Amino acid sequence: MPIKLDIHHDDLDSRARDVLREVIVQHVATGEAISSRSLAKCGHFQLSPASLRNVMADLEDLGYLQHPHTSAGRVPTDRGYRFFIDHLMKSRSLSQREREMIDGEVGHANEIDEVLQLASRLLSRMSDQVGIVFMPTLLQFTIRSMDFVLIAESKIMCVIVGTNGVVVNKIIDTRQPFSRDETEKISRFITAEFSGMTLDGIRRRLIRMTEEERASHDAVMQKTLSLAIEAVDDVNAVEHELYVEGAASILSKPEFTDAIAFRRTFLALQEKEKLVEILNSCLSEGGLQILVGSESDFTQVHNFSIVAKSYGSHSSPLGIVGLIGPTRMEYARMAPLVDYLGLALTRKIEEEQEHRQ
Amino acid sequence: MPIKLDIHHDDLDSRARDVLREVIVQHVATGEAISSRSLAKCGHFQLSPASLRNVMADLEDLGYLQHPHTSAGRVPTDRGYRFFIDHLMKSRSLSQREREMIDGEVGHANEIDEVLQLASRLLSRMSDQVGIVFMPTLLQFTIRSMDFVLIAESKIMCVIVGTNGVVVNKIIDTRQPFSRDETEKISRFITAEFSGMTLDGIRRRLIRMTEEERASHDAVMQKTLSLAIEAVDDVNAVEHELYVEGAASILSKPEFTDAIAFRRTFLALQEKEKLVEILNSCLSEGGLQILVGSESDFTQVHNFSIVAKSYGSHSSPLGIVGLIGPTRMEYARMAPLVDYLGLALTRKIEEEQEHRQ
DNA sequence: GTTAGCACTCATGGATGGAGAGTGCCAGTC
DNA sequence: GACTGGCACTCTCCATCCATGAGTGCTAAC
Repeated sequence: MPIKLDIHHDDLDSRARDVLREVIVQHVATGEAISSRSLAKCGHFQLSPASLRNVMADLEDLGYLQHPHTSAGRVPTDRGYRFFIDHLMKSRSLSQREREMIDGEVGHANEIDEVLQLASRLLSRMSDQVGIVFMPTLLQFTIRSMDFVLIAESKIMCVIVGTNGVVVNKIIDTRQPFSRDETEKISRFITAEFSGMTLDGIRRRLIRMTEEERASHDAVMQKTLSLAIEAVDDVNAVEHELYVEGAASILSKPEFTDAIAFRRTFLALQEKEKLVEILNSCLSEGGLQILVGSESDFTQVHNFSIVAKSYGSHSSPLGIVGLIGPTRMEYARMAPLVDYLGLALTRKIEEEQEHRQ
Repeated sequence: MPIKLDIHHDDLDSRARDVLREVIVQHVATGEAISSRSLAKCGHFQLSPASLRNVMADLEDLGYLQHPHTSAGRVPTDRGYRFFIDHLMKSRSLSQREREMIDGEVGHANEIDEVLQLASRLLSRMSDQVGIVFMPTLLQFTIRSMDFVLIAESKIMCVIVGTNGVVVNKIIDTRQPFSRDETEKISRFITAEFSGMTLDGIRRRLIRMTEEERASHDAVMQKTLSLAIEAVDDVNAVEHELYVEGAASILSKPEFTDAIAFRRTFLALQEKEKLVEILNSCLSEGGLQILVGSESDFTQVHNFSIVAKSYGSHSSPLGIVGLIGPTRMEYARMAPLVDYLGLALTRKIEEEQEHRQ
């Protein structure tokens, strides 16, 4: 086993790297196992199939390639992909058109939910994979205003605007009647009193105030406080927003034409908890991340990869945008795509923030 | 061919009807083609397989049954199902538990979107088919209030409450700045001026008023009117709400384990326009409707049925609730399920209406 | 270090044939 | 005349077999 030591990374000399790269590129393009012959034919190597077989055998020993069966070519392992992504991949930057497409779509929407939904659809369309956009609970965000709109005598919509531009609304079933005058006064009072605080902080302060008021018999104040508490709790009850778009796209991938494989992955996509868990862990990492195959356990069968990037301010990201597709995907194209979309979302949110000064 | 004439319906004597019913029941239960032997074995008939074969041959001549190939049993045709639904089916009424489940779930939600989404999910879960809930454009509904909430200096959320309890909201990008005082005044003015009218009527009147105001230079009024027009237009731009839930459930139906059949139906479900078209035509019919196979053209391959019912007031229904599944479904169970859910939704909406008096 | 050659393995796809299910029809029975 | 047993016929399904071809691993020679 003729292995040269390489200065930069573990145990692959430059020829082995070239072979690994070519195997992955070809396999991603065709979906087939790659034979020594088809490598020889590609022209990048001045070697006979027999020599390439030796190199491939070494790569297999090192765990970068594998053999479906004796008379088949080689296929990259997760480890092979990992090495490719870390050391061999040349990201293909986005075309002007693709950039404009993203900027246009993201700039277009108004409400944050709408932006996120559009983003996930766009991502799915542009990548032909499953697009996901995730935004966890709002607990940590500071608010700018909190308004109450009378829907019916004892039904009120609460509209909360975050300093980051997020707008959420929730309808509350108050058991006591309110008038329009009251809701207007409450809106002004609450907004004046609590803007700039986090929902969590507001909640704590509201509870303290309620206790203090208990002695006094200011009915209006008690009504106000209980309404506000209910609103904050209701909003917090929404743990996260999760948009998963383009599940149908995995139908066209040859690895999932088999009905049961397809069924399994489809159900995994419905199983949001697992997804949320994975995305949450991505969130704490930050930056662009690629999880290959078994590195995430999205399904029992580890033939999926996730490309994800956080958006929102770098120090405290707002959420995650990313895509899920078969391990055999074009990472060199997917990575910049997800990266740019993350940036676009971040920019959009910063703009919103400025708008509200 | 011994066919007795029957007083009630076309050309089926009571024995032929019994056979047709039993074929459908067995076929729905098993998914297999039904042989004369398995009919004889079921015990409802005091006949030999040979005699049943004669009856089945007659039913085939009349187009109620068909033969996949010579040595297979018989399978109902769309026409067979149609006859079954119209004349032979004994609807199995819902259990107490099922009713409570529906009432509980529907009663639980607050906002109309939430109710509709919950309903479609529930329907999908209870039927193990694809649940759909559809609500067309709001143009024709009368409104009760219209409020404007300041989101940012030049961003306003408009909250419209219909007399039927529907609440919609939309964020508007006004190009001019507004203050909180202004939005409160505008809310009061618009609500006072327009409550009880349809969105369509409001729009017309707003335009008339704008023209009248053009001469005068009442800047406040002009601002108010242009904001209101924008709001109405934005809300109307949303043509309909459509909830399709449980697409994965068709995965478990044996007729769609085949990957391409599945792919086709899945894409058809994504193709919302066709669905909207079908549902809109259901809406104009009203009441409980069952479309068998080729009676709707949901996919090119006509092996789907739709069970649908309108909800909302009988004279002017609000939308459609229904399910889509393989033609081979338990109509006797699906029909009452959809029917009851339609009633529950109607009741829910009427309650809301009363609430707002 | 490289390569040609060769034996070996294994998946794939078409052909074959038997088993089983079900029908259609005929002739016989009540 | 309605019903039924019997039988020939058809067609699917499944397992088996075999030829084919792709690709490898190894060895020996360059």
